Amino acid sequence: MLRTTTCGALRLEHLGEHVTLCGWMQNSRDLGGMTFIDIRDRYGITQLVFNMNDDTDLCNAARSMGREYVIKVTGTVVERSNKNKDIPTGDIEIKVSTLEVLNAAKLPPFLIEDKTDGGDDLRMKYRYLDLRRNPVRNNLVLRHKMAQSARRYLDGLDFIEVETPVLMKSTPEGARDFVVPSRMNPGEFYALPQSPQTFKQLLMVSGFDRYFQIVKCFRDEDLRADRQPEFTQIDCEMSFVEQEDILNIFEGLVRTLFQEIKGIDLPSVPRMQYADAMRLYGSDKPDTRFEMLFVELNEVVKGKDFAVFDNAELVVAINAKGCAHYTRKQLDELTDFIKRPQIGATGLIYMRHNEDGSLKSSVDKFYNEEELKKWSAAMQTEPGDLVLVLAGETDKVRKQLNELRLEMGSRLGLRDKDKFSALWVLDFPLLEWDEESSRYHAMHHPFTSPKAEDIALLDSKPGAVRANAYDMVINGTEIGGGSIRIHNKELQALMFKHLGFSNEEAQKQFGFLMNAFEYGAPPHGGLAFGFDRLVSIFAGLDSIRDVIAFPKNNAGRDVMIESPSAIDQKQLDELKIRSTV
RNA sequence: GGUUCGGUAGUUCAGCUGGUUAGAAUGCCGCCCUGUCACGGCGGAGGUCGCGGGUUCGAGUCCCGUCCGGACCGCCA
Repeated sequence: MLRTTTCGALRLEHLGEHVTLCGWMQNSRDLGGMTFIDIRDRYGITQLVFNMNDDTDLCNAARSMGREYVIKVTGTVVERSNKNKDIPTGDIEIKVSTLEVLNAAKLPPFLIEDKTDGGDDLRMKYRYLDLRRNPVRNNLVLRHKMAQSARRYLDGLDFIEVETPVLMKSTPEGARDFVVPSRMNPGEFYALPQSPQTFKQLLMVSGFDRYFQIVKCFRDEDLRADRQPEFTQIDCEMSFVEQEDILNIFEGLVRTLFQEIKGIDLPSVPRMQYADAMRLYGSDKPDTRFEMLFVELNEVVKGKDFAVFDNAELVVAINAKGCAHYTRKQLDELTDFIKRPQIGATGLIYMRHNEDGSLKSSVDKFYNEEELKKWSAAMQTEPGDLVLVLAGETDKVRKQLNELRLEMGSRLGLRDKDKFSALWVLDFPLLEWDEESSRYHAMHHPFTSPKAEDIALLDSKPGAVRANAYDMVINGTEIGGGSIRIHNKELQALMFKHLGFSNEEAQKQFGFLMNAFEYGAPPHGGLAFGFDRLVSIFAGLDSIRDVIAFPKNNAGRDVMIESPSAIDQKQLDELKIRSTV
């Protein structure tokens, strides 16, 4: 070892010890007769002191070093005359006797400090420098601790971590696959897994009973702050269980993580039907840190000759508590917000419940005080409240009001990053109509089992069939989801039929799974957590990039290593691939 | 595929209705300074205003195109 101790370890109790430290030069303060240098490693910062009177050459050598030089120093631990209460090593310093520059460094393009001056772009290009900074490194430490805690919890419950292939088979359902050409099988391709879904079900057939894996998954879709082309799941599957068992065990996982990592005693996770989530929040991943529930007003407002409401399939509103004082300008801002093309509402109607008890709406022409009292009663307003109303097609207007509710939650400071509210959303629809291909496709995935009592509806009302599927939502982010699977060949074949697969297609794509189910498949189910999102929520961050060591940008590019990149013609030839670009 | 915001010194930004030599902070370099820790003081260097075209007597500023980055919609079982 080049060092005897780290830069974060020394305290007053080590006074007089002869130590050797290695690290990066953080900063220097040259006072003329003496020079102070802060040396940094991942464990902390220690102050070095050099004095002209003691050793002029050594002091000059120290003064000549630049930021981020990698150095090795030997010296004695001494007590500071002026202590620094802000850092753990602030009571001591090292009186240096020898100084060795292990490696000089170019001046970094941004400051390696907690509050850096670097922009996102530059920090991504020099990610290895950004990772030297405490806030970024701490995110990865947090990630490590959460992964270890999850492993301990699952291992303690007899889950077995099994690695599944990264080179697998392309399947038509779901997201676009990343594809890998096979040199040994010209014209054929592997696909990178969107999740280890089929393999974990095969492991259940194999009798593994309780499986988990912290595993990379790949989806070739457009990216967002919370979506990377490669991301990590805590992937789990269990045999001989019912939905209730899975909910309990993985609620336990999340509560254990909160307890061990953040010292937070998360209450038992409430449950909500998908249909209720849509009706009360307009979202299948409601942010339950705050109330502001939807109230449907069709009964209250229709039939008063106001065409916007009379012609609407749904009139729905939220009560923004204490916002009656909003100015015309603020209301216009909200109107502009919901009219943005991304949200697409046509207009916003409001009613103020003034402090003096009077009611004033933007549609007084159609609704007198008497009628507005009915609004007030339905919305349970109090003096000072503001009711915001949207009208339109049910699905669209719910989605729009969801955006408005979240915006109001943010404006009112109700979305505190240090507050955590988890929720199970249950009984998702089995199928979802896809306009593009004019057919139903599986909302979760094609192996999700329908609720037994709904199977009869498969032929008559496919869209109404509910699935044994569940999502866990924390603070309005979907952090995990799963289902009880189909373990019976006939039911699986029926599903494929409803998804528009011919027998041949189903056999070709999923034959391996359907065949396996003929050899004694146990009833099974599972779920997967989005690990990056979970870590980012624990870290209080909006973007998962900050909890990934080497993330990609929103065009899927790694601006540090400059990938993806063109490959040699020779490589293409070997793979029998011709580019059309 | 679409919407939107941004690109000016190493870095983070300001730069108004177009107008003389493009500023600030920080970093960097030099000198001074023996208890600093956001050290301090004095001085200095540092710019293809992303790129291309256009309008104009005149463009960092206005228009068009393009490249790069951020956020979002579509998409993401």
